[in-house]
Amino acid sequence: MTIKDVAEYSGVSISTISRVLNNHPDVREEVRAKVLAAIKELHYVPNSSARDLVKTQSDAIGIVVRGVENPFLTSVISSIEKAISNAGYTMVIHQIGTEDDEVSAGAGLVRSKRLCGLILLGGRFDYTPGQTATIEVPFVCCTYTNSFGSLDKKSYSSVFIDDYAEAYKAVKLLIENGHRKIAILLGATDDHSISELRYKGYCDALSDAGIEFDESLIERTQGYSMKKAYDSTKRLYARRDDFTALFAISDSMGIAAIKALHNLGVRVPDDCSVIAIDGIEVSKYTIPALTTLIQPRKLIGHEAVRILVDVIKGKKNCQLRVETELRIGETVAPPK
Amino acid sequence: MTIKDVAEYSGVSISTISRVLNNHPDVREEVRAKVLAAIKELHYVPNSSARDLVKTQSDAIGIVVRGVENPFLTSVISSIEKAISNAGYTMVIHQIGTEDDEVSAGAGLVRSKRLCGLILLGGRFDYTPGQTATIEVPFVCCTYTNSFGSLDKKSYSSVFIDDYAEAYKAVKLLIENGHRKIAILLGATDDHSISELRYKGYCDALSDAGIEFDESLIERTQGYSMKKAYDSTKRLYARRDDFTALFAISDSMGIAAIKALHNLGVRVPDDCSVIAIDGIEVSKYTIPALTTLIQPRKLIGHEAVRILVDVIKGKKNCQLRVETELRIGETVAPPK
DNA sequence: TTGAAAGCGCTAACAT
DNA sequence: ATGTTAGCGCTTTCAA
Repeated sequence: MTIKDVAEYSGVSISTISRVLNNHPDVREEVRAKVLAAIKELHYVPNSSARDLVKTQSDAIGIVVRGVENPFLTSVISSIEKAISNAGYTMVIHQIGTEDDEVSAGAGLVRSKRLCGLILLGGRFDYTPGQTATIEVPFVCCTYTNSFGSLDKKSYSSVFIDDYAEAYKAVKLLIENGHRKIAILLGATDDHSISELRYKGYCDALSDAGIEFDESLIERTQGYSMKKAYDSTKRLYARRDDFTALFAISDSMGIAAIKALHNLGVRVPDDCSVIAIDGIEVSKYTIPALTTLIQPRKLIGHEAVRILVDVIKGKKNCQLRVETELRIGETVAPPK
Repeated sequence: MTIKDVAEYSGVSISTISRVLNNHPDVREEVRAKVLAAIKELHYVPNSSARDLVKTQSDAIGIVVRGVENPFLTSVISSIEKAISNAGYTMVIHQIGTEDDEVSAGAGLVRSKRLCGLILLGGRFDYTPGQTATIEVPFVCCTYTNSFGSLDKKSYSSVFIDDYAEAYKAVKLLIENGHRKIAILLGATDDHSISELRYKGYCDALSDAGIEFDESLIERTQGYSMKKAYDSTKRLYARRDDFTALFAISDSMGIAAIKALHNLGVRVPDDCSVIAIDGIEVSKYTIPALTTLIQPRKLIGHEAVRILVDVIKGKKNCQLRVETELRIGETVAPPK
């Protein structure tokens, strides 16, 4: 079933079919209707490989994501997909492993699939122009930006929250509740990524409040899984059982931490407050409900696509910072 | 950067390049090495549109999923993606809306992208041969099977749990704990889908235990979101505050139900036991941890891909039933 | 073992 | 307004 079959069936040339398919204006209404009917009757669907081949670019936008299991990223993917469909593009998802490099994976995907744009969902914050030059099409960093890198602002787009400031805000909230011994549960403090930025926010919030830095309250997990967060919290508690509040850099980690504290006999929030950042749906339903800074996931996804499509169409790149919103749950209270 | 550039660069014809690219044996080792080096130096990546065009079929497997936000399906997607990559194929995800039809969406995707296979992730259980005939390539129903339809077993594959039997098992566990007034939280009882099957398992488990059916213990939600499940549980409780156990047809719904009960002052499991089916990660970390039947998500994803690839390569379709595993949490106890 | 050449299905000049 | 035709980049006969 090709364009040729449709042409023969409706008694016109393939160019006319192609024109109808691409909504060209110069087709007689009568003919257009006839062709449309033929397409429908024959259940004809254009071969996008052929289309992409001749147009030397497809209508596909690629998403590169490190694991689709992160519940926060998952909901962003969902809104990205909707936005991509609405904009008339199609989406190609490529999942990479923990050690893979998203830039080279993305660049390969672009070339192989002739993508017209790329969204890097989560990723490193320290790209250099040399690395991203291989991408060849507009790309947007989604949920992060090039904080530690040397990219020219004109060469990429991003949609992100200010990780430093939001972490600062979260920790400040704990301080305002009267906490001084505040622990932090994070991935690493030198990964040039989300974890490091939120760590800095934590440090500065403490320092601005005149609270002395205490290395033993810093708990670094290997990775961001709930399992690791759970184990780490127990390790932290074994070392220090006197902290009255905990800042977890993600909701998932916060939920696991609460469970660990609970199993250790520490009541949340009576004995220990917990705050996190992300605002995934399930943390509204945990007992106690997690107090967290909600990232506007829908907005982030939609804006990433809107910006990307704009850039594809010739507009300029831009960096868009969005704000979180505090969701007051049941895990923050003044210390006893 | 095309095959022609590589040919000129390495001083051979494009046919030779193509042979190297496709691992044809009849290329002199020396030449092969030279070509491989050229490919590397030029960072050449074949244009898959052109490949797909000439081969009239791509190496892409499509996934059609209704919403990627369901945490259970998400983890299945993750394992599917890994398996597809490992098998040397690429994955195209297509997300559809609540009202869209996965079969026609899949059929369109197959034609448009010239897919070599299709995975329907979640979906209706009542396809007819006429509907699925439009799909044209091997497909596998993942996490469900054609329980209510009229498909010839030779015409499709599936990987699924026995929803009826697993629900029966869950409810039986509650009965064995001494419960008689057991409520159920589900989507619908006549949707010819997972909800209806699990409902039947619930009914039969009760009936086999000599417990009379009680319509007022059946709570139907509109959709499967946590919000709906939460509200529904409150509605159920307003109607009947004397049930001692609740069977939720999914973990997400179970977690939301526990929260609703908690907010109503009902202690889980002291006043009311809760059991669910799915076994998503977070339900291990809720307080109390959810008792649930774990679906083998990794296995389901891998097997779906394995079977699909087998069928693509000429083997026969098959229906594979997998078993759940009970994860004893903290939400089931005998009634007081 | 290698090269030349014919398409795969489509779009976009160009021609009518 | 419609048809003709030259490729897009690749694979695959067919020849050499």
